[in-house]
Amino acid sequence: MARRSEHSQEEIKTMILLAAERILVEEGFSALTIRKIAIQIGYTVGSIYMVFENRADLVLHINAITLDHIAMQLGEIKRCTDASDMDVLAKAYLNYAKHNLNRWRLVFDYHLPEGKPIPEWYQAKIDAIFRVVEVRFAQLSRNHTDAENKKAVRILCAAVHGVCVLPLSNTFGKIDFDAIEDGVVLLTRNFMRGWMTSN
Amino acid sequence: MARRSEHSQEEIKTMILLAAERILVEEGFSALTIRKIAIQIGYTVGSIYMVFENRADLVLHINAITLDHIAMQLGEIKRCTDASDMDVLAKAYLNYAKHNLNRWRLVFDYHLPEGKPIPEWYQAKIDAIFRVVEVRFAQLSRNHTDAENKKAVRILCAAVHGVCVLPLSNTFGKIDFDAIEDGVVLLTRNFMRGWMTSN
DNA sequence: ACCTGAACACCGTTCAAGT
DNA sequence: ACCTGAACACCGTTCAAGT
Repeated sequence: MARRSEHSQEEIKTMILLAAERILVEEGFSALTIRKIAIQIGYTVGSIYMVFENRADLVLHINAITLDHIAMQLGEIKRCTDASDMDVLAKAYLNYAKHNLNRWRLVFDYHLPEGKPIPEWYQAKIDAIFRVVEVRFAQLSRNHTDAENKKAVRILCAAVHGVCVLPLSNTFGKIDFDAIEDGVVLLTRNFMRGWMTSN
Repeated sequence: MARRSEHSQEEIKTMILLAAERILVEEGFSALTIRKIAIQIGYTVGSIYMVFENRADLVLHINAITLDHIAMQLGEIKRCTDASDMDVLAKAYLNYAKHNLNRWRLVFDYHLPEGKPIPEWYQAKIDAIFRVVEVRFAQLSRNHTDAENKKAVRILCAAVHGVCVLPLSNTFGKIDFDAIEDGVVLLTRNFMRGWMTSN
């Protein structure tokens, strides 16, 4: 044993992430242990610490993939020309959450160890999501400054996220996604109507 | 040892909750272990399972107290007569979060074990918070049905919660609560303006 | 240099045994 | 009946030792 060199470090990293995602999706975050991942990729626990700093670092990389997926899904939505464009984006966000529940939750549930700042490359992925929305929001909101629009987008996104996430955090059993979708639309419609008539 | 009977079951329950709250507030949720609580109250681990089913049950009771506090804080706010009444409530909610960060987070971060439904008495505490908002929202929104208002309140609350919670989940270091307060007000103002001009 | 696997310092939870 | 504390089945993480 030792010095197997069957896979490069980069290959092992990919194998770990793939195994981790499978466990997360199928068995939930509480089942996502270092030992389980190690067994699944045919290595021992120590080898995971060769390519990831620790569990928090691994989770960060899983979440990074999730953020990329969300940005992509939103980017693929085709535009409308009226205020309902924001509904469509919000519904797409909810749709991602619905079909990738464990992955989506982990992005917000897992807090980094205190004191560790978010890496720049990770923050960039978060910003990329906001930017998709910003571009389309700016088309609809022409009597506001860029700074105002940017601020409004952050708040609208956070608000939509809240409507998606709050019903999940305390309700168990079946989740009524149709009701949440109605909520998301009600929120975006009223916010946009309020926003358009301001100034 | 054994059969000390120095405290009643009810007293032990209270001691556990007080110790748990102290640890949660001062050291964070990750420090909240059964062993640490046991040492703090001068009993052994087993005794905690005399009065709580398990750790999840204990957390549920801590969160119940938090929900009561939130409902109380919102209930004490004096009313305005115009749409800014919703700003005031939202700011009070954020203010609670700001001064009770670990406690507030635990309510939403900790998910019950799969399959366990929320107890009725706990759901009642959640509903009590919504009801405070509903009563005041109904005063402002007279050209909508009760059902419509109730729905709008749930969504507005979830949205406000989202604006409070999203900046915390991925930013580390100092949290800019003033910026969040601006966001909360921007949200409620625009939502209310949109809502008042609908129908 | 790569990888192992035993060891360390923890967890939550249970339950036979003591008073 | 109340309470103990050892035991069980786990964790994440480290690191001397092997090839």
